[in-house]
Amino acid sequence: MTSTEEDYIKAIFSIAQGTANRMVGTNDIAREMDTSAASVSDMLKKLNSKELVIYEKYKGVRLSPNGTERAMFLLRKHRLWESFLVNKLGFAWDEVHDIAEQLEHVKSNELVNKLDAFLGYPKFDPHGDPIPDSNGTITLRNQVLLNTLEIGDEGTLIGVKMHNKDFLAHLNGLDLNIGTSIKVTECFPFDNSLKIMVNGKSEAYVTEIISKNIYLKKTS
Amino acid sequence: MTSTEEDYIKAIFSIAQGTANRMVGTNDIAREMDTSAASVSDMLKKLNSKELVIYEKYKGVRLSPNGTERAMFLLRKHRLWESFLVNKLGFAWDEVHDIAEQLEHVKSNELVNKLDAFLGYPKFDPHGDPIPDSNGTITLRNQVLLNTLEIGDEGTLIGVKMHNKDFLAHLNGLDLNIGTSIKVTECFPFDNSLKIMVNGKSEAYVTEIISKNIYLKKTS
DNA sequence: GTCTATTTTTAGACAAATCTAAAAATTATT
DNA sequence: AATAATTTTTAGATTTGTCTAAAAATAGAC
Ligand SMILES: [Mn+2]
Ligand SMILES: [Mn+2]
Ligand SMILES: [Mn+2]
Ligand SMILES: [Mn+2]
Repeated sequence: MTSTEEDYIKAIFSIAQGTANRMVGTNDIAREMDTSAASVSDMLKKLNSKELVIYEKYKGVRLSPNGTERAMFLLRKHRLWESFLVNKLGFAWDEVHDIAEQLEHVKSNELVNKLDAFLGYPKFDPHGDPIPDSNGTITLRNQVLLNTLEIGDEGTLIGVKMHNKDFLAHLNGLDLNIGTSIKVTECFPFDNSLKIMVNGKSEAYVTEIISKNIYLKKTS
Repeated sequence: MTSTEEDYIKAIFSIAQGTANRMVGTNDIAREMDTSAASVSDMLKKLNSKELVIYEKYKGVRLSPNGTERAMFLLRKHRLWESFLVNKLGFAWDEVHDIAEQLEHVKSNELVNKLDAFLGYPKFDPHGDPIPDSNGTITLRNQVLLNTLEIGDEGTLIGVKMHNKDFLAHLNGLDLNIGTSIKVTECFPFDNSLKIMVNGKSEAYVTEIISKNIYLKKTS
């Protein structure tokens, strides 16, 4: 598999996560990969012939078992590298995605497993996403979105749903990071914004777009 | 610069090291890169137009100042990654070249500098090759090839000239590694082989091809 | 110096990934 | 059901790096 094919497989997997039947459309992939629908059509034909996807013209595409396995392995690599960049090299969580996007394509199973061991077999990456182990299995957690909490509810920030740089940098500014404790102190139904207590110390206001993209582990 | 262009620049730099006027021939590059002379000709035209090399048809090619700078930066990245693989992940020195060959192409200056800091700003890689610092300057050492020593001379192994996997693995088998102390106890002029004392403990015989590719720092 | 051998370049083709523009199929609207 | 809007595919080019085969230039032998 080329790097490009790998990125397509990842995109299909990622988009499929949000659908019922795992079926993905050409335009969705084009949008996600920032390329033309024509290029996607070409690639889908190729991935189909390699049996990495099940693809029928005009109907849509989904990953084959083989393709899914590859996707999990790529997520494993991507997330292990992100963990390395943050935990060992001192990058911030909003700086690592593009670099991991390159590192994930380095070919060496030995490298992945040694990196995993070096990091102490982490189960979650710096954004709270689960890291598949060497068998491709992932650990699930009970997590709820911040916008589903009610006044008085408390929790610990354990992940984010949106991964874009601006969002993550904005959370930095609000002192909202993995491990931060959050208590909802007020709800404003008008615009669905919240007032929260951060780490029991400072107050902050978060808009709906924010609260819809923060995962918490409820503590009360 | 694409990864391919980068590898050409590295190859030209590497071959030029062994020449008087830094001038490199098309066939030498083709051999080093395991590709055809025709492909090399094409690429030289391209690198010339980008002013990374000075190239005259039929005459040969050499790196421009700009190209040399790029080559040093690539060596820096390659050698830092090799150091990481050996010192942090526990790879053996004969296992890291192909992986570093991929890692060196990851684009991020911040990554290189953070990796450098994480490793403690090493001056030499696992094969004893100097690592250019962030300014591109390298540390030189007094080193001599093992085959230039005479009976009774002693030294510490600080590097290798040949980098191929089989050679390095062979040295592993002889217990010859970076830091190993070596004393020449006998010379056989017939085939220029040597008998040596390794770490003051065990004896070993090394052929000329070996002794011509081991760098020592003389201790007496 | 001429002839030969070697090196190097060009010519022409190919595979991978991309693009734009146009055609075809599907879906939505009336 | 016919028409309009959207999605998706094809057609045809382009870029990058590669190849083989043939031509041109250089270097070596006599
Ligand atoms: Mn990627
Ligand atoms: Mn992540
Ligand atoms: Mn390389
Ligand atoms: Mn090295």
